[in-house]
Amino acid sequence: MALSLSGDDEEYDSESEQQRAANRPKPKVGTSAAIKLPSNRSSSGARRRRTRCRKCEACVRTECGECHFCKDMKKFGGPGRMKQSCIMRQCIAPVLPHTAVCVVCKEAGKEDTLEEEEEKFNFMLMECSICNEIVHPNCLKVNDASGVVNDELPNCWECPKCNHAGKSGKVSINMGPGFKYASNLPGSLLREQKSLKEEGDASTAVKRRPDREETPRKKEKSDDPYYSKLLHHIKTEEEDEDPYEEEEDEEGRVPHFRGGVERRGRFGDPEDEADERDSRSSLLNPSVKTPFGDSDQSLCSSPQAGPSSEGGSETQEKGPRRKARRKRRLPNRELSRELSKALNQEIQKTEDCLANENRQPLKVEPQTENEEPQRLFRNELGDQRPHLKNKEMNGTPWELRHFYPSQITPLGFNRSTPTNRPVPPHSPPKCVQMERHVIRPPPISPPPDRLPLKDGKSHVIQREVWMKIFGYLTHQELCVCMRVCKTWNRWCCDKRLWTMIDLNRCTSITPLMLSGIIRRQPGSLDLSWTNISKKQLGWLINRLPGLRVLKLSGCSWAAVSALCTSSCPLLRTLDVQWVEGLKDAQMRDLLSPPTDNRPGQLDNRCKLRNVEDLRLAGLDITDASLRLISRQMPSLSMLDLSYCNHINDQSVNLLTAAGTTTRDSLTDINLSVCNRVTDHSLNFFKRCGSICQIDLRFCKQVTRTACERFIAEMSVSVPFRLKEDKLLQKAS
DNA sequence: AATAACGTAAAA
DNA sequence: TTTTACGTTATT
Repeated sequence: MALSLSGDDEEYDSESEQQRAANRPKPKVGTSAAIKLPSNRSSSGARRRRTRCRKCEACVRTECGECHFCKDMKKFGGPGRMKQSCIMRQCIAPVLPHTAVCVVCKEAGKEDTLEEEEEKFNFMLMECSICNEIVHPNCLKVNDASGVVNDELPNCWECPKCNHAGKSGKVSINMGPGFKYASNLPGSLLREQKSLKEEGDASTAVKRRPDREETPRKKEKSDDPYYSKLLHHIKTEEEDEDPYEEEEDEEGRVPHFRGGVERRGRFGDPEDEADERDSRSSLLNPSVKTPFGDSDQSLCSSPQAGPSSEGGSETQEKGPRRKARRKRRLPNRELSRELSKALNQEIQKTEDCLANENRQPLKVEPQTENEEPQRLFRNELGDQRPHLKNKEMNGTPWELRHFYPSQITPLGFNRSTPTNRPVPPHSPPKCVQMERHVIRPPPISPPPDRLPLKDGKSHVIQREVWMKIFGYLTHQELCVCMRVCKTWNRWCCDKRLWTMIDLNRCTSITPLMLSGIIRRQPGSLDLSWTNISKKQLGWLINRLPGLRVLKLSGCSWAAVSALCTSSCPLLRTLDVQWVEGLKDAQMRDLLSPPTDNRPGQLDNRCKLRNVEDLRLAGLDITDASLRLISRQMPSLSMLDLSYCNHINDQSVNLLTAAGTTTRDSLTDINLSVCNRVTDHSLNFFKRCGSICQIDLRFCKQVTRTACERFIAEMSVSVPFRLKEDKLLQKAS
């Protein structure tokens, strides 16, 4: 009775597999794993498997049904052999299981029983990323509990023992706690990382020597004596208000956010521009923002959810860790820093180059001696002159070279525990190794409520008050603030401050920028006229579940096609004007439902079905696309077809035909410079129930007389006026 | 090196 | 108990 008849086996479609499942005398080499001690773990216990937090944006998402792992699942018609979670649902902050207990007292986490934030830390379970022991810090009886808390993973630290012993996380190069071995991911990312390895090595190696002279102090820091001095410094001075804190690095390097084109108003009152109304509405009305019921999350500063509060897993609540010295001691920091520095120098060059062209560079003083000056922030408003496109400034596809360096993957640091502290300047492989495993966006624990001061007290002003102040700053200024101290760094990353990120015309989208974007979780993202690659875009979209506005004008179809495979159901505004190579066939790919839906797949609808504002200016699309649009986008309200030379009266007819949803949903249509559109189109618009604006400016075949006639005829029911020549607007 | 498969921990 | 999916090992 047999094992072989067990329900599971019938699912295996190949006989040989059934066979093996039945007899299972084990394949060959040592078998599975989790419970077993890997042979290389000499001194420590088995690591506790982590489990999803159930709260983060990823956890609350539903399976996409489209990814590699979903397709494997039985529920989606697959064989179920891979047993991996949906790519869209990779937990951001995996927690210790409920059953985890303190190795000393054998009890679970007890932080819930405490009021005092400071005390909570001592009673929560902490897992050491080196020895894997799980303890209550309070049970350690070590006076100077100098564990090093890892902010990026709940309940994770380097315990005082390991920390003091100076242990390097050598056992866990591949296995930081809670991190899934991403090697199961089908390829692309890993492949990019490979190129990073190759190219990155070269570039860092090349750059390093000059750097040594230019920034000797920085170099020092990677040497052991300095490092331990720094460590000591941090430990004795309490807390993290050290501008030198390594955490800042990442942000010091994300000045590319042009951000402040406009000055933003304070919270809840952003003076956004008209086309940013989506971000505004989501800010004002967070409950609308996502279908996940995450209103508190969207208000919460951290882009990702905090850790679970269930069981012993509560960690990152309200910075109770002040007592425990915290400092990220992350492996390969120096390396990453080097890499990123090299990277940024390249970028700098590129941008300086461009600066001479048409923009005013705004240099910002370096905040620390090891930082290069911040790069320019560009303040020009985004016009859309294609000639500014500068896709390959230095002839190198950055996105391929550096797709995934360490900075983009802070989790990578955790995934592999801190390794040999003084990283030899010429051993980047470890860095690369780590990166292989990173697949999640960086989790950000809730930031402290007040600014800790050196005397151990807190600044009187609460975070929320600071936030109001930050609300008046431009993105550029925020980037500067982020370099002040760790706490400000956190605060300034609050997604309320970054509802709209504008990288329009940024010539090179670097991994650092991607990482910065993810951390800020913008509702609106402008990547127009950038050289973003398909993989970058896909990666980004998958990690921006709350994205409502996406601007990709002037990008290549190669990049934009990432939208075909990524699902962004919340997207309200899509701008793909002037996208090279975007024609009817591509439009079809963009709008059609996922091609290989399995039986049982629920979502058969258009991936962009919720788009309300679609900008297609300058595309060579014809009626075929419009037919699709009128069928697939029931909420379409604003449609920009300006400069579309193939659009004609028949196209308008299609959009406004009986039975289409666009007929009633359209409020605003732009047909300016569509030379095939004639007076006749105006008749079609009469049947649109909600139409408020029709832009026919510069349409050679549209006459003013016809516009006036339209107004006269409509005046019976809806008063219209001519705002400009051939620009019809509903008189309100 | 990349990907598939697997055993079984953890949760439901 | 069943389901999910982590973290490893096996295979390509």
